[in-house]
Amino acid sequence: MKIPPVKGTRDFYPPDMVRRNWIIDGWKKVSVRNGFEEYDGPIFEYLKMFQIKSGDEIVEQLFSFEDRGGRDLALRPEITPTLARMVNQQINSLPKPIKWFSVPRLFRAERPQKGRLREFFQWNIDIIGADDNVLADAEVIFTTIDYLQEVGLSSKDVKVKMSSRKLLAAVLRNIGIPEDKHDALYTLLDKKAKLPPKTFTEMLDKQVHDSKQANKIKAFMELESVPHVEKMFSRDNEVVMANDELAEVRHRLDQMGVADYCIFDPSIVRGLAYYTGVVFEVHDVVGDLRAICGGGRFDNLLHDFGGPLIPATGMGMGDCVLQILFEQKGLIDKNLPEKQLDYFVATVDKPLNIGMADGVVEKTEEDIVVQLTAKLRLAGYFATFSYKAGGLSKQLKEASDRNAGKCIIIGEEFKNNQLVVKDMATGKQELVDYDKFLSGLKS
RNA sequence: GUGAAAGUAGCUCAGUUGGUAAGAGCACUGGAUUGUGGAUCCAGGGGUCGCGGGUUCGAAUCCCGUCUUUCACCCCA
Repeated sequence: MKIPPVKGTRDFYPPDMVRRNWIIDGWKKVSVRNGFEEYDGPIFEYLKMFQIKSGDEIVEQLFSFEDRGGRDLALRPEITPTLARMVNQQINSLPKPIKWFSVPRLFRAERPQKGRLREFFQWNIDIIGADDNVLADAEVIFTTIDYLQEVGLSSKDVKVKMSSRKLLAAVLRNIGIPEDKHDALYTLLDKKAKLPPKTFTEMLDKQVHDSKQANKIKAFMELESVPHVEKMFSRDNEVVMANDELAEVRHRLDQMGVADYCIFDPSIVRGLAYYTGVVFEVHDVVGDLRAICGGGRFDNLLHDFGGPLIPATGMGMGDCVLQILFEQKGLIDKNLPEKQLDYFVATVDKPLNIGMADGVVEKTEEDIVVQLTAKLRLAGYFATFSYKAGGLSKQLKEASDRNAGKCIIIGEEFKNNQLVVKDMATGKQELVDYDKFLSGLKS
């Protein structure tokens, strides 16, 4: 019986694995050089844990099961709750700020579509308990950009679109929208970029009946820079303060030299209610893909998980959309590390009797090949030989296919204790004394 | 959960109105080449045409169901 792979999962054959590792290694390298330490948690947790942050409707979107002791468990759809739990458990002994990163394998029981699968990897970086919120937000965004730059995505390819939940809330309050309508509005405003302008206007009018108010919201959503906000709402202290904060983050990013990646975009809202300050997403400039990553400030998170009120900010980037973008830009194959075989040990495949004249010791060429390959490996080289029966011609072809640097040929010369060492790039070959070759390996 | 399109070899695909159409290229294996690689030529293996049912003398082809994939919606942590 043939069993197909499960919907929304991926098989990683060796070439796919090379790509996956390239992405993940890049995430890790950039995290470390930006001062983040790696952590991880279990791949399943209590179902309850995922409901705290995201509510009951989330249960439908995740893989859950009951263990034999009747516990309701779920495969993790995100790692932030685990982070909150782990940090809360040791909150008093951890030096602040806590700068941690992780590359968890996550699971969501959604219907797969472009850039969304049921199993994927997501890079997470978080800064918890920093005294300077503005600097922490800037550092999270900088680290994100550092990675994008590292893999060859310039500010012409991708943009970090930033806004602020605090600012948006203050603006809505200033316009006179009652607090209980904010969450529903966030959901709509978050969709602005996706909807045709006419549809957006219609939907906005449905939620905000006063056309003056609706027009003000629309005017705010159209603003292209932070100074414009100040002009429009200069008398509202809350708006001004939230706006200043966003401007300070921009100023820091400017100092860090990555301002050309960043633009103010009031239509960046983020779906969930738990963001409390700066929010951002990275989008490709062409704009036909969903967000490459999303992040922002969530100062209530640890408190919601039974810990103290302590500021936090972070970012999550999945591997699915990223990989599509890399393919569009042709970035992966260009950057993959070349697989390099140091030595391929070949034989002429003739029986070769070596040893004392009286024939007490007898070795075949194959014995020499296996012994020499093992010696090379023990000395730290990437060495191999052929399993196939075939002439030298076949073996050289195999060495060439495997991108070998050098090929060692065991043949008649071995009777004089000599190897043929062939440089595969130049095609030149030389006779080398076996013992000298071996002693040369150790230096 | 809703809607649309698609499924033929490991991959990309062709297959005429339903009538010897089970096919090509790439990949893989072997040979030309018994001591010299990337090329070329030749040959070979590999498919219940996603699966099940129906219509028909006859189905890869038409109908129904189902599974899977892709895309969009819902949602997006």
